[in-house]
Amino acid sequence: MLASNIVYRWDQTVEVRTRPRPRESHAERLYSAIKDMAIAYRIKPGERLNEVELARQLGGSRTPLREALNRLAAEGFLTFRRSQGFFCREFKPREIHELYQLRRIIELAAARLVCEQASDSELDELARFLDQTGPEQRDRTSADLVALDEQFHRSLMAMARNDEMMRVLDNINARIKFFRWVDMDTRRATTQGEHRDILAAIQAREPDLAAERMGQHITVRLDQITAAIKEGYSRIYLSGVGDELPQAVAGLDVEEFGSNG
Amino acid sequence: MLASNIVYRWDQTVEVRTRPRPRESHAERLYSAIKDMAIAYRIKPGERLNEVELARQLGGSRTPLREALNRLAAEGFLTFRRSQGFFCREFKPREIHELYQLRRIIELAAARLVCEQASDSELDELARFLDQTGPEQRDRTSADLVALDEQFHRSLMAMARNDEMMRVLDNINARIKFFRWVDMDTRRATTQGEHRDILAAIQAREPDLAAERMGQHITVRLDQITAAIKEGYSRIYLSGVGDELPQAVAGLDVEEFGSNG
DNA sequence: ATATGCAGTGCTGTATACAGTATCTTGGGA
DNA sequence: TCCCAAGATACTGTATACAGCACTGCATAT
Repeated sequence: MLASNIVYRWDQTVEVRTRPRPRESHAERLYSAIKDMAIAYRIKPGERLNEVELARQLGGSRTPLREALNRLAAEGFLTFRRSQGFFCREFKPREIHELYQLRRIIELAAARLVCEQASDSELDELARFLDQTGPEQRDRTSADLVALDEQFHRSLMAMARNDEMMRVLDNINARIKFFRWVDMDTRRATTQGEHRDILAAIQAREPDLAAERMGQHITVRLDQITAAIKEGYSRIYLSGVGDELPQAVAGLDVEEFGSNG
Repeated sequence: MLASNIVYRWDQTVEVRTRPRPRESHAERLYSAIKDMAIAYRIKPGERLNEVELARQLGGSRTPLREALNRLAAEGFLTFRRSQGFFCREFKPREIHELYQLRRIIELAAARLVCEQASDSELDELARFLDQTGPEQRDRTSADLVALDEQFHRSLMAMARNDEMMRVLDNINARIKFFRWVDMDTRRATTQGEHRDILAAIQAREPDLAAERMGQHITVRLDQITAAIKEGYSRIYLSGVGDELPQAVAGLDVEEFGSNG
């Protein structure tokens, strides 16, 4: 990656710099830090973020911090209420279900696009990736497995040649990462094989079959999501005290909607 | 709308206020104002935004302005380069194509969901909307037609009962609004009829047919997009001087990719 | 004529002060 | 004991100052 040698000037021309690109700004550093905290649930769902406190913890002042918080709110990681501040997003089963549903729709369409567009050599490379990372190894953590899983899906999406789809997918994945991690515990034995089957269908250039397999692979039923959320929360609130659980899970406000996801 | 009487307190309980809710903050007002400017192309593509100047024009200081700009950058309306500032997004044919492709994927899936989920009465209501707003009236502007078009598609998406999908769709629509407006000039005669056909397929609960018609309705070929962008830029740069056109259009950097949109 | 160095200018990035608003606490009354 | 109100407190929203970086333009050298 030689990108650090190249800078785009205001007039869009390109020139080569002799000095390394300056380090990231405070706002960018804070953005990444808070995003990581949110993904890893080191900020508890529903928790209000105290700007002064957070700025002191992470180093910096409120101005760049608020810029980072605004970006994260726009991306759906935080919510914002006027004159009350930023809150960590609370996950309701309904919302997780919607995210999975959207992910399924996009990846399913991507599988079809890849069937039409990808070159054989690209697909072979992805097959080699699966060979190298498989088969199932017992010493892998769930976090490792989710990382591998994500890498497979991102590689596939890259072949669909649509940056906007990739962008949406990345956003979704970051927001459901923890629940995928929880879910992975129960599916670690089958994931790798499903990936191979999907890729095989694509290599055979059978869009319908590829889409069907991708759909099956991603489909998560509402009860599974609810279980993952309950398990997730119990890990987040390590104390395990039940009455600390947010209303969304304690009350299990499951509305009627099918497992069409 | 009695929402102004209700406030959500930090602890999630609800109480009734006697005073009206305070007006929107500067940051929110600036956010809407700049978004409108970007959608209406009152900020030219590729143009750099001078924060001091913009703050003076719109009223306010740089702090809330930058918060608004950060949100808009996160949503894809602006781009950001470190220590250079915010720039109005430049539209390349490729990007517009990707946005249309993503929109098509999501709306196509939504049509299927609506077939399964929507009630007859909901669908009847949408049919009445089409009756009231149709048939074609010559005195409508393209802007009116796009607004009606958008209302139909949003109503349909609402019946899919997925807020995340709605959110992505709104973002896409805002970003391609101008090009839809340009495009509408050439399709005004057929849009209304296509909407009726789509709704009819849904009312008949035929997901495949509905999806196919929706796909046909949204599909835009690359050459159409390119034409719309050229036309759009020529309207944006009213002077009509060719060499003011950004590289993306002047050079027509059309890469090879099919009209699978 | 072209390239290079250097001061000048303008803008972004950040910290901080202060004003405005929501929540919390305390004390009095029923 | 419970309820209500008013002051106290804490936090957000905004303006502004200033430091630092990036580009501009001129002067000088090759």
